[in-house]
Parts: sequence; structure tokens; C-alpha cells
Amino acid sequence: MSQHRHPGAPGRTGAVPTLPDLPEATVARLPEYLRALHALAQAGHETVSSEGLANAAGVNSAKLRKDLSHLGSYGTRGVGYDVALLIDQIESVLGLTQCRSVALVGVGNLGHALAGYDGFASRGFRIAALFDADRARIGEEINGLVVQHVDELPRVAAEESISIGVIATPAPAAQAVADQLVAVGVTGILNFAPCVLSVPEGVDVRKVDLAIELQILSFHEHRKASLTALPATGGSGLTALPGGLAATDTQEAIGT
Amino acid sequence: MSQHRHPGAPGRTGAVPTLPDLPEATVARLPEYLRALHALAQAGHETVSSEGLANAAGVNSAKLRKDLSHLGSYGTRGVGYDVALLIDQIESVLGLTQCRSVALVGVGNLGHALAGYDGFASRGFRIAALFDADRARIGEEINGLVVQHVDELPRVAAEESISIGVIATPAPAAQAVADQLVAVGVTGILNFAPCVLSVPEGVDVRKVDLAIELQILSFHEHRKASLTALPATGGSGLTALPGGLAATDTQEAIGT
DNA sequence: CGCGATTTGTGCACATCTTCACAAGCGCCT
DNA sequence: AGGCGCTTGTGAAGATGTGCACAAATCGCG
Repeated sequence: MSQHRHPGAPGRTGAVPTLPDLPEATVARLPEYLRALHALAQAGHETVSSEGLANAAGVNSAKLRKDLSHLGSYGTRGVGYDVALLIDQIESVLGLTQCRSVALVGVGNLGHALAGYDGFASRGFRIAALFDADRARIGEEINGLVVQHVDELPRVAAEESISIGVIATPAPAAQAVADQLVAVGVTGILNFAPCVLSVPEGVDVRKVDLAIELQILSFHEHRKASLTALPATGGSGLTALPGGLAATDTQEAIGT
Repeated sequence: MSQHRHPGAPGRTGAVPTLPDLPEATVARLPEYLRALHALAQAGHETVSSEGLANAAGVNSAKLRKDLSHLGSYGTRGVGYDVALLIDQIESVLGLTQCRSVALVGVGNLGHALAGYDGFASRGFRIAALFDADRARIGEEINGLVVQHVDELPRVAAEESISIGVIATPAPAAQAVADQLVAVGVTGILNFAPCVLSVPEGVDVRKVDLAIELQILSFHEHRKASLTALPATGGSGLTALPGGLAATDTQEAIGT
């Protein structure tokens, strides 16, 4: 809305002509479907039913069909979905047809691991540059990339268009880094620092906090322990209903 | 629904006696509140208003009040919440009053980083043991812990109670590791491997997939690019509604 | 002691997400 | 060609989550 700084090639997009206005919950699951589809393709499947794909992705088949229906009708009744076609469609919707460049800021413990993680490259992301604020770390080479000072960010961003920034710094430094990323036109940030970031409108921030995930697990452990410790609470008729443990984006009890 | 807590249990002032049956969305936010509260306590605040805490945690104040109301009434109208009391309450609900032991399986690139991550210890989790299947890695010492073969898991689990297992192995090995963890009684698993795990009922699995987060960001980038590239679509009535960019668990546009 | 300023806790309406159940469509077999 | 079994796509209902707006409660002050 305010700043449209398009990187270079506007061109006409050969892919999806409409803006499908997907539900966020669906968007969050599409990458999982994509991974499952790639695995199926690898295994030689040409088509897959909603049941089969849902199984591979760890979701309900009805949910999967509804999700896919939002992209259009790319299945064949009585047969299933064409694996290759569906892969193309989902990649197109997710914008993975072009390789996106990622800037990683903070090459500490976690940053190191992220820089070496090959799961990024294998899914269409290229780590374009590594930055750190610590002068002692500058010049270090990780996975073929040389760590640069974070002040170099504007220069690097001018050379190649960075579409996503990853923050793997300590929490106190994260806000300043976010500001710098925004300043060079980055509108998508993946934040591993345990803190809240303030960004202007139009910039997306996704947060991954490893300790939070553990604490959520801890809650469920705590609750399960309490349940087993209370054999007969005086209350209601239903005691331990088996299906009641499922969590929101937690897979549970997918029996063999 | 309304569970009233009798304060009249003399001498029985331990941790929460009731099972509050919290909404999952609330549980997922409690750790964030906890982090914000610790920061406030560090800064010397004794009390905080819902507005202030909501701001520090990056959420709506109404949502925060509703979340906290599920734990009981621990605020004072006209004043706010007692920071120290609220910390105790949330930690109690999350089961963080006892230090939980974590077993980490897979000390590759990511596992190394996790083993060295101090954000775990600072929030009540202790990495109790490191495992790997690769014989070449066994014996390596990371952060004061020696990497053991994953087959040692039963022995170690017998010595100290492991409540949570973290899987940081390559995807093909993850299911086998999960099975081994379940076999020794682990009922909470944090999975970093990009695959779906099958576990028996009663075992919680939370998944963190770094590439998926990037792909979700990619979608939003793609969509924003499409929006700016299409000034006037001839078709439907609604074109670009400005408030439609917010994502589910994505913070966006928290203005100054 | 009462009053106003302030803030919590919550009922209610709205939005989003999930799940069920079934009609419509497709291919295969006879 | 026609019927039959299978699978998709979707309307509707239910579940869950969100946000507004306001009554109830508390403190400080005159």
C-alpha cells in the first residue's frame, strides 16, 4: 500500500491469474501437502486419492479436499489427484516457482545451523547472504558464504533482491535488525529471537520460538500426569474420553 | 463451566488443584505471556495492566484478559495484575514448577545448535542426554554432555525420568526414533524432522519445520507482489481490502 | 464516606475453522 | 450402452477462536 518496491521483473505472470484469497489455515497446510506430494512422486505414484494424501500429510481427508478445492478443481472424481499437476499448482500458489533469496542475520549457535540446513535449498530457497553484528565473526565462511557485517545489508540488498529475512540473533538485537531489514525493503521476516517485533504495516513476521514449543508440550505432560493421578473425581459421568487430547496444530494418535 | 475455587481448604495451598480445561489457543499463548512477564519483572514492574502486558506480548488486550480469566481471577480491578503472582500461576499451569528433562536425539547441524541453546535451561528445561545413531558421533562432548548411541536410551531413561523427547534427525530416521522414545515412556515429542510421525494415542507430537515457515512467508510475498502488480482488475467488486493481510499466528503491523 | 478514575472479567455477536454427509462426476466392466 | 463402484467437491452444521462493549470491582482522594 505505502511502498511498492518491486524488484525488477513485473512481467505477466503465467501462473494463477486470480488472487484466490485462501484461508490462512489452508495456506499453513499447503507446504505440508507439498512435501507429502514430493514424497509420493519420488515413490512413483502418478495419482493419489484425498485419503492417501491426507494420510501422508497427517490430516483429515475432508479437510484436505476442502483445502485443495480453494485452489480450484484439480482432481478427477473416481480417480484422485494427479501428483505432478498438484505439485505445480501448489508451488505456483505459494510463489515457489521463482527461487527466493533469503538473508540470514545472526550466525550464532542457531544461525550456524540454519546456514547449513539443506532443507532450504531443496525447497526453492537460497540463502543469499550471512550477516552478524559481532566483528569477530565477520569473514568466517559457512557453507560457501562469507559472514558480512550487518551494516553491509543495504549494499547486498541492492545487488540482489532479498525477499525474506531470517533473524537468528539474541533477543535484544532483534528489533534493530528487523528495522534494518525493513529499511532495505524486506517484507517477510522469520524471527527466531524470543521477543516481539514491531514492524510497519505490510510486513509479515512469523515467529518460531523453540522454548515455547517445549512449554506447550510441558503443559500437556502436566495435564496428562494430573489426569492419571486423579482416579475418581466426584463429578460428571464421563471420565476419560479417549479422543479429547488432540491439540490444534499437534498431530496425535495417528494409529498404525 | 464455572468452576469455583473454594479458598477454604486450610493448609492446602499448593499448586492448582483443578484441571482448568484451557482452550488450546490460550495454552499456545501462555508461554508468550510468561516471557513478557519475566521481562517486566526484570525491568522492575510489580504490576502490569492487561493493556501493558498485551503490548509486551504482541496480542490484543481483550484476548489477553480472556486468556488469563481461564486460569482464574488473578488480577485486581483498577490496578492490574501482580507480575510475580501471575508468573507463578502461569508456570504452575504449564507444569514448569518442576524442571523437566529433555532427551535430544540427533546431533547433526540442528541438533548441535539445540544442544547449545541456552533458552531451554533458562526456562526450566534440562537437556538430560544426547543421542545419535551415527557411531562416528558417539563420544563427542557438547556443552558438557556426551553423545550416546540411541540404543542406550532405555538405560538412560531408567536412570532419570525423561518427560520430553526432541527429534532432530533426518526425516527417514525420525519414525524409528519416535518409536524408541515412545517405548521408553516419553509422551511428548518435539519433531524437527520434515515428516509426519505416527504415535500411539496419548502421545503429543509438536512439529517445527523451518522450511514450512519460509514457504508460508513466500506465499504472502507472492500475494503482495501480485497485488501491487495488478492496479485494476476488471472483475469482481472487491479489489484490495487493506486489513486483509493479517495471518493466524503472525504478528503484523504493530505500529509504533 | 462517597465519588470518580481506572481496569478487570465476561456476555454476546461475529469470524474462522473443522467435520459430516451426500450429490455429482468419472472410469471400468459387462 | 448402461450400470456400478469409487472419489471429488461442497453445502450445512457444529466447534473453536476473536473482539467489542460494558457492568462490576477496586483504589485514591477530597
